[in-house]
Amino acid sequence: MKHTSSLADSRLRDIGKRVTSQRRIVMDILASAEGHLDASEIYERARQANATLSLATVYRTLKALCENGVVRQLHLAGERHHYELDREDRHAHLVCSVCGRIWEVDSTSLSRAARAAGREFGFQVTAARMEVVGVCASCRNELGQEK
Amino acid sequence: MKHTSSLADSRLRDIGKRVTSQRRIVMDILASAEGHLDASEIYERARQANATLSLATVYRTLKALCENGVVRQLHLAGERHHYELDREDRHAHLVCSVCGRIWEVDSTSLSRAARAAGREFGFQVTAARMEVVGVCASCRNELGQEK
DNA sequence: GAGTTAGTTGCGAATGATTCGCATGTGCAT
DNA sequence: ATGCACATGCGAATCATTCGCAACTAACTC
Repeated sequence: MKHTSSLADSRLRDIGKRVTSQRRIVMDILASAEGHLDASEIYERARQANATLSLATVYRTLKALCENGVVRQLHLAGERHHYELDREDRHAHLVCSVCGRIWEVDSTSLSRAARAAGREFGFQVTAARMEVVGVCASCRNELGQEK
Repeated sequence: MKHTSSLADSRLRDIGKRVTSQRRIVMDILASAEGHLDASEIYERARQANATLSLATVYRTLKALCENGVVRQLHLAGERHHYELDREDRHAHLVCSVCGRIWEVDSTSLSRAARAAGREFGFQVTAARMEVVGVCASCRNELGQEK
């Protein structure tokens, strides 16, 4: 069971971290997830690859990756943080306040707005996130039927 | 020391909540703060008006106000939630990743982007927030001097 | 390839924000 | 004025996240 470890390995070396199986596992999980995951989701998946990997290691790995810009920590609605690989594309999150599902949206207008807002305030923008909360189409249908 | 309680009172009655001095205090604090506050900031200010008001009451009040759309809970960077009166204007937050200060920015483009993104996904948008992270002008100056 | 060592891990305990349980207190409808 | 459902205060409980420390191991040196 070989990993796509060359990617993870070089990223780790780039940021001056040792390559460990635990870190590879966490990075592979983030790389193969389409969206963002929270720490316990990452932990559960990681346990499938290594039954003794600890939650603390998940947190420590995420922290190290965040500090080095490899991973981004998201502050969406809810109690827990979410994490995603920093793919350098700026996108927005659409959060349905009924079912809680989250969509990712590429947003060129977000990027533009971010830069404009930053310039106006003498801000050197390094990241931008937009969270749009509302009711998704399917929930609106269900709500409509109830009435 | 009269409060501007008529506003708070009617808001509370509107959402079917009893008017208590504790709730008035919390709402007045939110109304007079220009930006957003976290729970402990609200708690500290509230204690100045009522020394026995409890932190649990602050949280319960904020929760009730959030559930009724009077207050908005923000998920900015950092561990704690922030709260602000829902003034129905859509604005963005500029977060300096060096000093941690936060600015609010009126953003008509944000509003436009949110609506557009929502429409594209059949989303009925109820709230939009944008968080722009970067380095503020004064921190950039200081960093520049160090080099 | 074995030795050394600083960086990592696992575990459980600690922390910090937020919530809950319950006995007591108090708006407000009657 | 009276009753009772809703609110509050307090401390205990919960949940995510972090820390302390002893055991482990990646990676540098010979």
